[in-house]
Amino acid sequence: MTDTTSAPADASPGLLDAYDAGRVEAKWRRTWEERGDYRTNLDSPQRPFYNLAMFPYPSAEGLHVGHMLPYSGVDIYGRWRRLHGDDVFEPMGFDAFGIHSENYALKIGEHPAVVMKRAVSNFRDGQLKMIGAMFDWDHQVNTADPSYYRWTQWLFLRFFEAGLVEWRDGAVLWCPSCLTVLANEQVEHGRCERCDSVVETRWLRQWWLKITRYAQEMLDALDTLDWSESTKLMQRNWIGRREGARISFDLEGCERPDVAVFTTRPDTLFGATFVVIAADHPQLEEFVPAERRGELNAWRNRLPGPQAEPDFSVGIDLGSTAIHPLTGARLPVWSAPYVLYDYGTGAIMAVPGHDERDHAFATEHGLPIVEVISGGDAVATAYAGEGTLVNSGELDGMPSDQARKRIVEMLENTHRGQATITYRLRDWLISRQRYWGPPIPIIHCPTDGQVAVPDEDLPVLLPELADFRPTGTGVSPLATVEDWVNVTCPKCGGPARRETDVSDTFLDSSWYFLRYPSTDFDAVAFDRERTNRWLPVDMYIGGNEHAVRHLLYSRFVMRGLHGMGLVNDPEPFAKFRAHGMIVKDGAKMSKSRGNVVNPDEYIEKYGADTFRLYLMFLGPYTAGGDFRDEGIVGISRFLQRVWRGTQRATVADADDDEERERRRHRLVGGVDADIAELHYNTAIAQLMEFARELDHESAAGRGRLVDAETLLLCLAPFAPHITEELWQRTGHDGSVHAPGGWPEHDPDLAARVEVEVAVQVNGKLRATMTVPAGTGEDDLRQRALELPRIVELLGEAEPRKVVAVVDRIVNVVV
RNA sequence: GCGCGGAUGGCGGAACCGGUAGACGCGCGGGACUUAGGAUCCCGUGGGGCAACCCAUCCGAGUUCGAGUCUCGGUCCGCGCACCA
Repeated sequence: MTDTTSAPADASPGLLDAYDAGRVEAKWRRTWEERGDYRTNLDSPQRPFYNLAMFPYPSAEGLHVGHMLPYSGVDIYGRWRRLHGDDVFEPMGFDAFGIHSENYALKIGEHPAVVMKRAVSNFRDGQLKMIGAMFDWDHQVNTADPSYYRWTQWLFLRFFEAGLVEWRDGAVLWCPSCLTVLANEQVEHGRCERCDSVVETRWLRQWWLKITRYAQEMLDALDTLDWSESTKLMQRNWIGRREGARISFDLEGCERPDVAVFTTRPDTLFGATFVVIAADHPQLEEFVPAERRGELNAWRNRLPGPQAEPDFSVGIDLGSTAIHPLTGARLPVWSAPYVLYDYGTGAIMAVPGHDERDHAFATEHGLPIVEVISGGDAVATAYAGEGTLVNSGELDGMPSDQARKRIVEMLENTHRGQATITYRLRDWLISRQRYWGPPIPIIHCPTDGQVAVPDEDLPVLLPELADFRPTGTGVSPLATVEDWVNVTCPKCGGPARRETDVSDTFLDSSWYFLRYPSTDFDAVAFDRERTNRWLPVDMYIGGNEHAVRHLLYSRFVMRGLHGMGLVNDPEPFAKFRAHGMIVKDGAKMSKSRGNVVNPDEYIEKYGADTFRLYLMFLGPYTAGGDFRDEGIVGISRFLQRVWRGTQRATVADADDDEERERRRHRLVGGVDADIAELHYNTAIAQLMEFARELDHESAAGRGRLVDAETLLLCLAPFAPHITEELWQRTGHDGSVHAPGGWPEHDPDLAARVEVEVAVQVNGKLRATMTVPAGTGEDDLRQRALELPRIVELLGEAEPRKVVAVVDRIVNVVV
């Protein structure tokens, strides 16, 4: 610390040197690295504990304090587990492939490989190593390194072989600015989540991973996971299981004989007044009379892309007729973009009386609106609630929830429909028409179709390309590299062409936790024994912005591998907690907003320990908060107290007294419980109280050595350097971070002997009294009523009731 | 619109199962040491009142001996989803 050269006013003359964070921290970081303290024995751990932080994607902007909060919190948890005797594996790596990295490279006009190399070394050596985390750098990964993406490609091929990959045409979401297709998860309100451009629809043949196959399994397994409830809820909503019915309508006047619709409200079937087919339905032509196909296609070609706000004025009467399965009524068949092709069956029965969208559409186009559930004004506004059936023939008067089942039965008996389940989740589109990613390892052969690149030919190296700009034509810039594209088919040896798309960045990060323990294996993606020993991850901490993408994709990949028998566990992360986000002036930190706070200057000025503690003390770890540095001096004072208090403690352990012992056990138990729940802010508050008392006692020559030792051990996860230095200075040989060193604590010994009990009269606090802990209710009542203050207040009045709660309160009611 | 959270001193935040609201820290006030200090240390600090006491956890009801905590109804803020039938 550069600005605290003067000794404390009450220091024993000339004994203590000032706390110099810079010197202490550099010394211990060097020592730990030289000794290899944090290299994990991956092959023969007694109690393996995989402690994982979401890895960053390197950028030239460097890490800001918004990154340091999660990493500090992860490291505290890991160091705490280590002190409890676990063999903690805490790796770190870099998500260096992807559009974000490529876009930045484009912006500054350098090749992404060059930019990333520089950014990674700055992240790692300039920043991550400075915070004193116990990252095991022997096992780092970099998703853009051939030694990593070779296995990303290998993984793709395993899914390909297992039938979990499809190459198919589809209406895809296209970003006109990023010039690539996007996954469903990357589009928000019809806009690209990265650049905010309005997304367009394109028809392209693309690679999809069949994540929907696991929708139900992933939904069910959520109950077995120890994850933040908010995260689980988001996944549940994203998977979006809906129970309903599939109902078949016969068609007249077109090639197609019938159409199936999906509805969650079969009870409203009698209110269906028309049928709507999705405008992007690939076989839409089959729903119109043959002579109207030209008209239909002309209409379809004029349709806009997906809209943020649905436009119910857009729609076309197809001219064919649907027959109501129960009433035989003849309903018009329409097509409109407000009906989605890739949800349900791509067609709906429109019930304008009980669905707002159908109501809006019916109103726009003058279609009939019928009320079939009483309870609201169906004709005027659409009533979506429950009620009693009306205008529903024999079912009139039946409650809607019963009718739901009854109508499905009726349909099942006549084979016109059945109960069914639909999910909101879509398959994962992984093709990207960009440069900076792993080439999809497929060869297109005119005779053999889509052929996997043989494993022994992996990696399919990303060719070095001077002009890597996206083309916007629906193909990747890789297509221009003729001598790379043209190959011979591995099956027939004839001429063939490579797939030129690269895969989505989220595929890179969907399995990186599998690679960390096995980075020293060149011949396999992940060693079986290592994997089964270390997976699933014991504690995973990251941002909730990845709740439905990274976390869902990773679960899918793991489940796929599990299905192939390649891993033992179907889930990647046994425990997940979302950390809070640090904002600045109410907004997320970003260079464009100009509100980025660089941690480097704080680390340089105050030291990493102070900075870590300060971030953790700002507020609850899982809540985050607004970054202001006004309070950092409080942490600085706290560490100086620790510096003095522990070094001046001289009283031997043999002279320990019972009250101090109780205080110590309370500290250990309290900090232990707080860290377990990630309540770092309150753990630090307890440490501050303890340090202040020790400092005072030490200044008076009564500081206990055992107190100093306990304080250092409990503080060690938070402030690894200063505690290590003080551990040595207070006469210890090994490291304060040695596995299993956490002080034992006995809840009985932590219990208070005397407690202060509040005495209320009619619920108002009027006095307190100190009594032995555990004093019984009757005893409490008697003591309270004898208190002079209470006697005075009661006067002549006779208490109607006296409530007593042991160790807490007495309430006298008059 | 639907679904989740949240609202506590000047500020960040504590408060286990309903039991002394405001731990810890910042800031502020006073003092000590100082040539000086924005360094460090000590004491005080929700508001009002001389005091007894009164008022205080977004607002309004309710349950209870007792409510920041539970119930109902609002207001505001944040997050997720939003044509998903």
